[in-house]
Amino acid sequence: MEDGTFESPGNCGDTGTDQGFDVTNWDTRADCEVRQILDRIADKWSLLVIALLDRRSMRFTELRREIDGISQRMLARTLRHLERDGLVKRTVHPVVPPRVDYELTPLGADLHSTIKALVTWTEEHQPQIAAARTAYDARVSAEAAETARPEAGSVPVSGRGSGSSR
Amino acid sequence: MEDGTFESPGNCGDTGTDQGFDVTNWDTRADCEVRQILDRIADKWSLLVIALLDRRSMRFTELRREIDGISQRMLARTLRHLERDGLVKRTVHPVVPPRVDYELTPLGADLHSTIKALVTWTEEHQPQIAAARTAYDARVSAEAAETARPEAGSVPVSGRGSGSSR
DNA sequence: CTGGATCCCCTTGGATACTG
DNA sequence: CAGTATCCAAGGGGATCCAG
Repeated sequence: MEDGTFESPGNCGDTGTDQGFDVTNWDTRADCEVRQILDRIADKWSLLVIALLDRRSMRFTELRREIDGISQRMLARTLRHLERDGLVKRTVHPVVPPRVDYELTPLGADLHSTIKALVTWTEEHQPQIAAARTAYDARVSAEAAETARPEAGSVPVSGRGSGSSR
Repeated sequence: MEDGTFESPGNCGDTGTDQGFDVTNWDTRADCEVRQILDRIADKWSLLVIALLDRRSMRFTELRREIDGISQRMLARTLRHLERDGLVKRTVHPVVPPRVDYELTPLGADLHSTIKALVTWTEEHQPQIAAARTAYDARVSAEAAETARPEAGSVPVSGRGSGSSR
């Protein structure tokens, strides 16, 4: 078995001085719990599966065809994980050709709606992020060029980008 | 170079039949964009860094001490990624002992607030998820036991374990 | 049809050592 | 102090074969 029970080492109980902060709360203590869900929704396929199942109940092969690119191994794993977390419900029909239906549980649907807020945010701000990346890459290139040519005593203030440049 | 430019292979342009659906929209087409941010906020440390920087501007070592468990390599990588995405702002002070301050950009703060909704959801529903996991594990154990002992022809209707067991 | 088991590659991420 | 570069272990994830 590759997964099974998983451990969450690190900062789970090392809150140290536990204040009543809001951020301090979930960035250290609750992180171990948040991490589970976060890792799940962020893994390569869970999101897709949840999104598809939110539309309608689907069978294994149906999901496999729809997603196109997922291996049956990962689909099975993903579905089992989601099932274990109570996000999807698995129904087996004892017929001659095995038929298994997967559907989102209320919990799963609820999570999906929550996630959509994040997705929406991402879509709305994606241009800004893309722009930031381009700008960053440009700064890095400029810095590299400047490093390569030690002449022209330009103000060596900064690292990746001169603070005055923006 | 381990990172640098990253590729996003797979379902990015294979929308195939692009309907005007809501879900279909972000589960296939926009996924490639969402994936970037999702992978970023879901990676092991970005969330922690964002949360800490949302409280106040911090220095490298300060973050290193605060997070406790992160390697300087990952902290540097995480910060550079966040900087590249325009989520954090890096300020270098050209003083004798090098001093670098990191702070959240408005974009980063905005993302943080969006993420907190998801975190809140997780915290609120964590008990349900934990319960679902326990129930799942119990079902699997029961199934394993039943497989080992082929007697008692219980109705194999649904789920991984006999549906009548609960 | 629905997966589990196996092999294998590649990425993520930790530990360590070395610059500026 | 603030990183970068290198080495290396663990896990994610694809391909394939096989079983129920």
